[in-house]
Amino acid sequence: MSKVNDANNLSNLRHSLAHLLAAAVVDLWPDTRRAIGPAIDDGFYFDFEFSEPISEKDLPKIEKKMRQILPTWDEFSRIELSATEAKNEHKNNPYKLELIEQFSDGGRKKVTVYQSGKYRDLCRGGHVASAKEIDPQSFKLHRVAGAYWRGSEKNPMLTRIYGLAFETKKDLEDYLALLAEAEKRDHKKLGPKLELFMFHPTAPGMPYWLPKGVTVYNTLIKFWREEHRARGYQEIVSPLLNKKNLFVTSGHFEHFWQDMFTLKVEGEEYGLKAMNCPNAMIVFGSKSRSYRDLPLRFSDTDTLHRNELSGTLNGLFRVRSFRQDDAHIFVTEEQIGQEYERIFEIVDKFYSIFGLEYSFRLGTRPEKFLGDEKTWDLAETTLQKILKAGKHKFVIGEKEGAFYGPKVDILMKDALNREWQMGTIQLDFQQPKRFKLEYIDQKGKKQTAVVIHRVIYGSLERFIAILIEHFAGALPLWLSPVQVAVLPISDKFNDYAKEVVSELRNTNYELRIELDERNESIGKKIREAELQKIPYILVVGEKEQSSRTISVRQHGESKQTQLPLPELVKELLEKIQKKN
RNA sequence: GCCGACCUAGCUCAACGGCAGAGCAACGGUAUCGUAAACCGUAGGUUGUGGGUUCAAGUCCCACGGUCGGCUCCA
Repeated sequence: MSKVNDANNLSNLRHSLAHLLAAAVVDLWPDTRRAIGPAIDDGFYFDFEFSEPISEKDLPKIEKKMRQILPTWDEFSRIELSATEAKNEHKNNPYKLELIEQFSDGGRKKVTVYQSGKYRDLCRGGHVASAKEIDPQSFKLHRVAGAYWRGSEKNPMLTRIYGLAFETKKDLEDYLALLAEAEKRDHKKLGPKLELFMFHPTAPGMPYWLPKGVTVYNTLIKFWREEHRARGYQEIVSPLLNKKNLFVTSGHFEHFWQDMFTLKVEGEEYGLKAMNCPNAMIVFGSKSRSYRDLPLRFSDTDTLHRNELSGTLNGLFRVRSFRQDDAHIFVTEEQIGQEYERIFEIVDKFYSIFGLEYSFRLGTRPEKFLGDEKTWDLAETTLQKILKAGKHKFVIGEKEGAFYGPKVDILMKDALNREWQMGTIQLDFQQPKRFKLEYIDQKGKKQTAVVIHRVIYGSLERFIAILIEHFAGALPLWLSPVQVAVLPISDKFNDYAKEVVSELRNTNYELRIELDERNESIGKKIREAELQKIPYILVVGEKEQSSRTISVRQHGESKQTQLPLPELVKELLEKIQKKN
């Protein structure tokens, strides 16, 4: 059987279970209104409007009812109804009425309902041939959540019940084990444990970076600076507070002001920096620019604050204060394609170093946008052409563009397989017009510049979160906050250990070393160094002191090798150089 | 913000509505040790905050805060 069919089978199974869930819910709470219930990645869900609130405590009861109903079901029979007949069946259900109206094309076409046992529901199909195929132990209800009808916050919030479902009981158990495993990689747990960062209730969503975390943070920025300086980027630093009128000019006032931290000083309204672009525009416009200056690449990593809704905060994935590895590139229209290629090359370099998997998404014109549709269409086709010419695979994210222009997003997955937007490369014809950003062309005429907004990491915060989960906290040597731990076997060898440390420091390279001089057993020191995920553990005692060597143990390996210090130093420096 | 869950010592967790406890970490001491936890002792708490019910609240109820899983939004 082909993979596609397997996937369809699983999806049919999940969709069938969604019907079963609805049947159980209606049986237990007859006046519940049903909305929709599709199959998803790891199971299914169904949205309901309950007359009384339910909670996760009710799930076992519903699950039990599902298992009671299941044996009474066999095939899912398809029945065609006219729109009027279907509407009659769902008189008191505004959600179904809306769907019938839509599916019947305003009453012109018939709709289908599917019946299994005593339960029937409006549905376009996609079920198992017989409910007898369903293993009653292969599914599990696991969560209750609110979800807006048709995904719009203007609509009422329904109650969504999520279920996990697989072909067999074993597949379900394996998946649950996978979730438990993912929990161990969770950066929200590992970060504070490894003393990288922490949060405090006085600053929700705003991380405190601890010394070790700052090392990782700065190492990433250092690498970023080197790579960008070499490619002609020039770094700027700009104010964190600007008067409201800056954001009125940029268009952010209209689209973003309610998400910004704002304050009033001497009767004047200020906004705390939530994005870098307006100030980059100001710097570009601060003197007259020639076509010879383009592409002009300004980079910056100033701290940004966004007053995100409390319910959206999520560890380092979604924070209220963060830094982007930002740059604004001012180009002529002809230079757009070439500059995008240069950016894709950077993306490739950065992401391949970490061995991270990513995908591209082209975000098109959103509902709220600046400028005219013609310019937007031009920008969107330009991006499509560039992506296709560079043979970059991408999906289209309808209406996912920035309000000032379409964008190419880099997406990555966390330990729980949730997708996050990381880097983004945005094409902007609007802000240059609003800021009147011009350059003088070959003929001495004024032309409006085009701006490319781009980040590679995305935000340092989110990127570090992904790294922690990707490496389960054991960061590659070049990024590790502590690269080498030196552990004397007893305090008789502290002096030799200090000698080793000072020789390592003498390598003319900034090795990050920790000496553990505590009066603890060597077993305990090793255990703690392993838990801190330090890549290199050096043990020194009688043997090493007399032979002027060290014993090396690498993180996660119990194997040890005894060798002279210079050999180790060579290995370390090579690895760091290669960013292994 | 909305729906749901959770919050006990620095960490991981216990405690039927009836005297707030253990292990690890910290601190003091003993042991000077060979690759993932030596031993003995000391200290550590307004049970997230504020109300309420009760003879009695960590436990029940309400509000607020924070966190997590979703929805919407977003780097």
